[in-house]
Amino acid sequence: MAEILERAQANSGSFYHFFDSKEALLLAVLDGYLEGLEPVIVRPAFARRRDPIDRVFAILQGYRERLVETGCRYGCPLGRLALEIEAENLPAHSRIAANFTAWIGAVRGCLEQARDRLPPGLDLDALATFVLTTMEGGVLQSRSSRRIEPFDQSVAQLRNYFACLTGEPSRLKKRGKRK
Amino acid sequence: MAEILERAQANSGSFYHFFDSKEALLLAVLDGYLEGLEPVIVRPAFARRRDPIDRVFAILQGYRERLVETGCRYGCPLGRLALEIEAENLPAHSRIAANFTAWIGAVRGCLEQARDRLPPGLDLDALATFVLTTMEGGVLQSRSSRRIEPFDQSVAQLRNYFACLTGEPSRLKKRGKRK
DNA sequence: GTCTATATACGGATAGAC
DNA sequence: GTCTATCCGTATATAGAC
Repeated sequence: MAEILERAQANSGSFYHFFDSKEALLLAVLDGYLEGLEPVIVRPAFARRRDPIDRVFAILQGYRERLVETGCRYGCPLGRLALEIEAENLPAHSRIAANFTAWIGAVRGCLEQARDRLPPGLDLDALATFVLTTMEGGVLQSRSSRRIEPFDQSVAQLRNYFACLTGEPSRLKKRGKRK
Repeated sequence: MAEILERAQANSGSFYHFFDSKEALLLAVLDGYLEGLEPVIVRPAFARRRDPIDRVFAILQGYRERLVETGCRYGCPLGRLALEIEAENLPAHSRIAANFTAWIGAVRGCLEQARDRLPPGLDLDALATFVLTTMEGGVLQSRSSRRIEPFDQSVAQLRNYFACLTGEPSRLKKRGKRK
């Protein structure tokens, strides 16, 4: 709170004119993240690549850049809150879950576009969820070790999985070369 | 702190006889987790399965049980701390990273035993890291949504990846059937 | 709508007797 | 080693003038 008021150059009296409580601000922030998903996360990534599977990895690349820019101090705010907020706080958790659902939905859209290159029975929801899992788990590990390797290794394995699924000649080298 | 003192039936004076600060306790706890890794996480899982790859998934199964037991309120304490503790707290983060390294080492040991079933050039460290990524990312999502599905879907995709790697007939059904 | 001032409570930590 | 008592800073929130 102190930092927010400082950055806003406002006093606590002003803050409580607009928000009922600190809790209420948190919920508003979580709603804001949902609005920001498309313009901040998805659109810039999609602008870089046209191929739907490449777009999935372009989203992950965005998080990689956040890690690199911050010397691996970055932690996805939604991931942080998912683990930090007490489990009993349902309003917050349901908004976090809504953000994840939307994120997964964007990835799932890509996978549907690439459906003909993927095995017919594959569960696209599960695969899209797995992409988010890879991002969150990779960021978490890179943050704790201050090294980009855990994130890169995780994404490389996911990439290799996609290669297996699409029947590409999979890249099984010790160090997967960048395209 | 209040909860710790309450549970220990001790007073703050007693606490500060044994620990210099709340910080010092955190570091001791993180060292304790490292000691607990083998007896609490690894050994029970290995006792269930003999096949090295099955053992990897038995470890993940252990986390699944924690989720189910708590109605998906569980959050891996190390994962929570990795994202919650300020990045500047290096003593804490280096201990968290040490825990992750040891966890990955246990999985890596299994992968080495299964080396002949895996593609020759495969980076076993990267794959072991990816297993941890899957666990952490899956737990994180299941906690936020209070549903086991994100965890199960992630593990199912990882299982499918292993099937691809070992050349098993991969299970690409919408709902991967339980063994 | 924003300001100053302040209530209230809690957190981490300490003092010193026993 | 443990107890009671307490300090001190900070955090969230409120009151009421302007």
